[in-house]
Amino acid sequence: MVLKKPFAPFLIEWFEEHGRHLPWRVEYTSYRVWIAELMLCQTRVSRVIPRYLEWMERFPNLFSLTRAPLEELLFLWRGLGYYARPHHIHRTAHLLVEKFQGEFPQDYQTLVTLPGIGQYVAGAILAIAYNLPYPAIDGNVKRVFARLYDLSFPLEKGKGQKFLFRLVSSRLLQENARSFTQGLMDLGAMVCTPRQPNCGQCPLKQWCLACAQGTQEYRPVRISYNRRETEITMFLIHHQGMILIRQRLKERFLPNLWEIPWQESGSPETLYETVKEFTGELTEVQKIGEFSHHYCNRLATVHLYWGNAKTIRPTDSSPYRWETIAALKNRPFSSLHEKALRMGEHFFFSQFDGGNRGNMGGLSIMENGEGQELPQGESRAEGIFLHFPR
DNA sequence: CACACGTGGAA
DNA sequence: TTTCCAAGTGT
Repeated sequence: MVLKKPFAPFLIEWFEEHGRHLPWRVEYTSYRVWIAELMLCQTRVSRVIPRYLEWMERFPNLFSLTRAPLEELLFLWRGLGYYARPHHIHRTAHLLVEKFQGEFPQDYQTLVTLPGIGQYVAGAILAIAYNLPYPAIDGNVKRVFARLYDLSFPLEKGKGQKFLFRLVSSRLLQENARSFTQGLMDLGAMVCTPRQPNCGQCPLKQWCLACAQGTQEYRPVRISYNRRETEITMFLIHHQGMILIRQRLKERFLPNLWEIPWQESGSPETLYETVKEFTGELTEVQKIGEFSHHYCNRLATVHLYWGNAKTIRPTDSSPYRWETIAALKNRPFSSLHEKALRMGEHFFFSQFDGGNRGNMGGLSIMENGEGQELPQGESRAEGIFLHFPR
């Protein structure tokens, strides 16, 4: 059997010439690598880039994070999904400052004890930030190795995972783990892509068993996944330019994010039962729209209702708030709820000018709402159209 | 170990 | 349209 020379030097050379220029590759500090890796968990590079730049502007270092309230991290995280991540960042930031002299430990075992840092991120921090020879196995690395060695078993489960970890470890050099690791990722992202890999351009072609066998498209072996469908009912309850919102607890799903009242597969009536202590009778209850939203492995059909509250009750010492529509923009919502809010906002403003909000800037146009024209043929004796915040 | 956790873009 | 998925982690 012919032993091939190590491919690592060729990968590194390829990376240093063809690798992507990314914001987190400008300077390799542990802080910058850490934030990038957390943002990149299950999230595309193209989506992360602008959010990463924003983040670095607002939180340039560890100490800026520990001074900020969690809610501000959540706000910068809007729409990115997997909202446990900003929680983990916040907790880890405090742990680092309080117990680790404000710097990351440079050993794997300690790193993985920190919130949000698992096997992959720990490896990435060691390899990319500190240039130490540890494997960082993400989806790209998995795919590249599955093809290089034509691995015909799944790499997600424990056994395959362990095998892959040893395999990657055995191919690491002591030198330049940073370029080796990022080279694997860029190769996976740019050449050894999930579909139609560009093997003609691959610097590792002569090492690749799958390419030799023609099995690239079947590597790595994929695990099937199925999607459930679900119905969601949401309620936008309005009173004088304000909407009833509430903050979620620190739970598994959308922890600490704000939302409008909603529930799975309920009616507006049952939903109203849960919030009636904060609002009196509703008028003009109507369905104002429907949209679909997929999250995790679920496809949700969302039914959005609107109701005008004749009177409201205090929300003291509860997670509920009455908030002006303009001020909603300052709170962190998930995309699921942002969609509903956009639809509700559109409905609300379309009552005045057919949907063209122009440059009203929130509610300013309504300071003198009594003079507004009302749509023809509708009874608007009470409800939103005759009462506005001053 | 299996499953939950978000989202929006690509084919 | 539907399916798949993208620099995984926590429980």
